[in-house]
Amino acid sequence: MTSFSDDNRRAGGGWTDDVSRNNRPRHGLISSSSVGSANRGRILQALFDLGPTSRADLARYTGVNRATISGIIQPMVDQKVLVEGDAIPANESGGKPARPLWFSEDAQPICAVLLMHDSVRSCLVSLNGEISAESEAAFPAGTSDVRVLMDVIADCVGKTLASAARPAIGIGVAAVGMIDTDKRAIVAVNLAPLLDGFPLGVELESRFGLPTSIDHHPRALLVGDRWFGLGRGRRNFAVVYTGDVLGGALFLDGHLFRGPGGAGGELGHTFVQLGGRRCKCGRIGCWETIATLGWLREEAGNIELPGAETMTAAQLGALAAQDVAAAGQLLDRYAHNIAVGIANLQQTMAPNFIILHGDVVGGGERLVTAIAKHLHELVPWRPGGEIELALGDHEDVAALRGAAGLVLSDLLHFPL
Amino acid sequence: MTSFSDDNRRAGGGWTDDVSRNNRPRHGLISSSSVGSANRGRILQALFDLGPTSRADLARYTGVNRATISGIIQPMVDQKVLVEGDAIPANESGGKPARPLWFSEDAQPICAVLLMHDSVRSCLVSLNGEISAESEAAFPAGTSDVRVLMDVIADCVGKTLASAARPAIGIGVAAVGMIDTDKRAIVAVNLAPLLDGFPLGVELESRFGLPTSIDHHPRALLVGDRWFGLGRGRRNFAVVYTGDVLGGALFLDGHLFRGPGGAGGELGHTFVQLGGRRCKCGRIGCWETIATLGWLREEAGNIELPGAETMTAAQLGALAAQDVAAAGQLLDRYAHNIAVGIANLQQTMAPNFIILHGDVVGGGERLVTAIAKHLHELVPWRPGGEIELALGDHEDVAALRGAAGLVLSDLLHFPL
DNA sequence: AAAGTATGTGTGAGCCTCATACAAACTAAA
DNA sequence: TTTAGTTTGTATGAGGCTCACACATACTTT
Repeated sequence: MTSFSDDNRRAGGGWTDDVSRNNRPRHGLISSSSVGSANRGRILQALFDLGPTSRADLARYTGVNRATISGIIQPMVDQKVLVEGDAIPANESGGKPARPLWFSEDAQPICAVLLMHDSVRSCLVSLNGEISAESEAAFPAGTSDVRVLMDVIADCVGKTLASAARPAIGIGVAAVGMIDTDKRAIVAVNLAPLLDGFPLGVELESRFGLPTSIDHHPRALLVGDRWFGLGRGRRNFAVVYTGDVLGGALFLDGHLFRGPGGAGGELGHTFVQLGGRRCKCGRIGCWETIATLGWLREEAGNIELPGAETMTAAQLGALAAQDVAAAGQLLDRYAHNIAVGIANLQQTMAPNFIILHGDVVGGGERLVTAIAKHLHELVPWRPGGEIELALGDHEDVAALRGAAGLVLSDLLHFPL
Repeated sequence: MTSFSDDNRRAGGGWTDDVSRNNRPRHGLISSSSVGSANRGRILQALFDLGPTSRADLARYTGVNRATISGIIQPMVDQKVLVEGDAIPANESGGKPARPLWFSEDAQPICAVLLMHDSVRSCLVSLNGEISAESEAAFPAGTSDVRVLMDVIADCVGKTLASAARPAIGIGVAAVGMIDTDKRAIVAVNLAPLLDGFPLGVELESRFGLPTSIDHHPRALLVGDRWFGLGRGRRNFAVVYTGDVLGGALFLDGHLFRGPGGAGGELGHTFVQLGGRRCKCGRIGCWETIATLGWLREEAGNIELPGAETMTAAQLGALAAQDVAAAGQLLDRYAHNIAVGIANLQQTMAPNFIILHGDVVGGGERLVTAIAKHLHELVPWRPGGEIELALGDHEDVAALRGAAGLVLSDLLHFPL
């Protein structure tokens, strides 16, 4: 029943496979010394969530003594990671003005990498979420050697890193396909089988000597939204990505949910329509069959809309805005199909806040409103269970910030 | 964006509504003093998960120094919470024999309460999961005063507590309906609207002077399985309860998942069949419409099975065992319908291990096997993603142990 | 009988947070 | 202008916890 088996020790040892990436056993206790780094991480996360904040406010927010905050913050100020901003005058009740703390302009940036099946992009992301030193490269066609691809990636990353004024904190990779976050390897990429099983994270780490984090695209989007976007400061929310495929990720009770083997959040292949269409995965009635571009284009063709075979939510929205009745109806059906899966997600996990990414973003407020309307009809009301929808950032920015967020999460996410 | 609003403090204070039940702010840091009680809790949970275990093994399992374990354990032995068992002789490699630790027979029991819409049951649960001092009472019909019901409940609990050799650690309540675990109140009970909004937890706590925990039935089942049943020691699993209604609960990454407002795990009303049957909740195609006794009995009637209107999985299984072909087919369809929802759950959260409770248990191994077969067809294969199904304990035992588990969870579940 | 191995218990060091006191900076009222 | 009140941020000693190390104990093997 327990997850370890006998070895040379007496009553069952061999917990070696039961440790997380930081080489400490799960079930581990809290060591006095680890309290320090954990609290450092928590304070930095609080600061991130709140924006520029004084020591006193941080102390209140985190529920600790002001002196403790000072003790933790001061070394970071000395190391020029944080800087004190201009004093904020006291309000009418008087008192010494507060000095807000924020990340220094000179703080080290993060190197973000977006790995697609046929190309790679990289850039620097500042702790304010600003993007610079972008670089991009396409994979050569017809290669049969992974090392060629790896060289292309390393070249791209190298260019970006060379532009950094200060050495980067680490490298974060958002990748298409299936990712093993623990081994930091690619499990499988449908359109680029050459990369299957390639330990990209380890490879980058050894080439550049920087801590490297890697996760798949939807989860990176979520992490980006948590650190730099609309999910900032939240304890629960979800990300849904639609496009050619449908993916999702979950932030639950203040933690990124990965699930065993990183299998959590595979929303595209949940059933919503037994006896429905056949999915690319071979099964029938997956959500992905009714809420992705494939469905939209097929339906647009059926009603003979112009440009059906390259239809997007943006174009459909434009047609609908021109009072093409059929377009408006299709947009509403698309919205309904998307809402169905979100409703299931809400019933299961109650994230209460869902950030939409991908094609949907092109549909703008009209599409979101339509989805929200259907969603409110589909989800039974619960006390305190108001549901909000929002649109994410522009696609590439979100993904790159997400890759950067992976580094922050690994760095600060309480090593308990 | 952040969850607190301005008050008299300077840059936004008012985190008072943003604290969990133990009156510490979320986002809180770890205080040196809380490390002690947190580690105490973790060690006890490890001991629970492992069964009788020596100090040295606990030290290895939790990854800390043996001296630390001794320091934590010794006071508990002195207080007679734990006892040393007989020495386990060393194996061939020699060494001093280990003295396994376990909870003392004299350790305080937990008072478990199962609240149904028309009656209440209570009992004592030992730390070994043994049940004793059972008591039961029905609510009088036609009452319009909640206090009458409360008196019946208090009477029942009082009888159980009076039979305890040592004072109970606390009271755990598993209740039907919707529960607010933070306020420890009943939100709504369909069949007993008199109880709506009643702060049962607070009331019991003040009447008996014991810490009281309360949660709804499926989550209690899960907690019971985590402490005393098949979920023991696991970091991820789910519970699915089927009967007249369909409910579920989730244990994710080592934590019970409640979701905002306790709304997580409402699996019965996820959509699996757009355009399907109308559900009691008013919507169409809920999982509950095809995987509960209502569906089973209707279908059994359609094919004119004997005893259709009171059909259960147990009876259907018996008929199928007698080679009634139609019964075997219906059983398989029932299994398929149950598997569909589990497949969605697996896709979303990847618990990888699902414990079935309720009517399904009566269907025995044949039904589980059928469900498992469909499940493996419905869930795409993933590396390391083997899925297991299991049957829970007999219904009442599971619920009462679950109620007891709630107390343990609240007591030991790291106050971080 | 000696060497090897494993368990469990002292002891001092190191780290961390906490309570308390205090200086600094500002408001508001006398 | 003076005085009291309020808030920020720092210094200091106390207390709690884990850790590494040493040591006594108990058992196996050679």
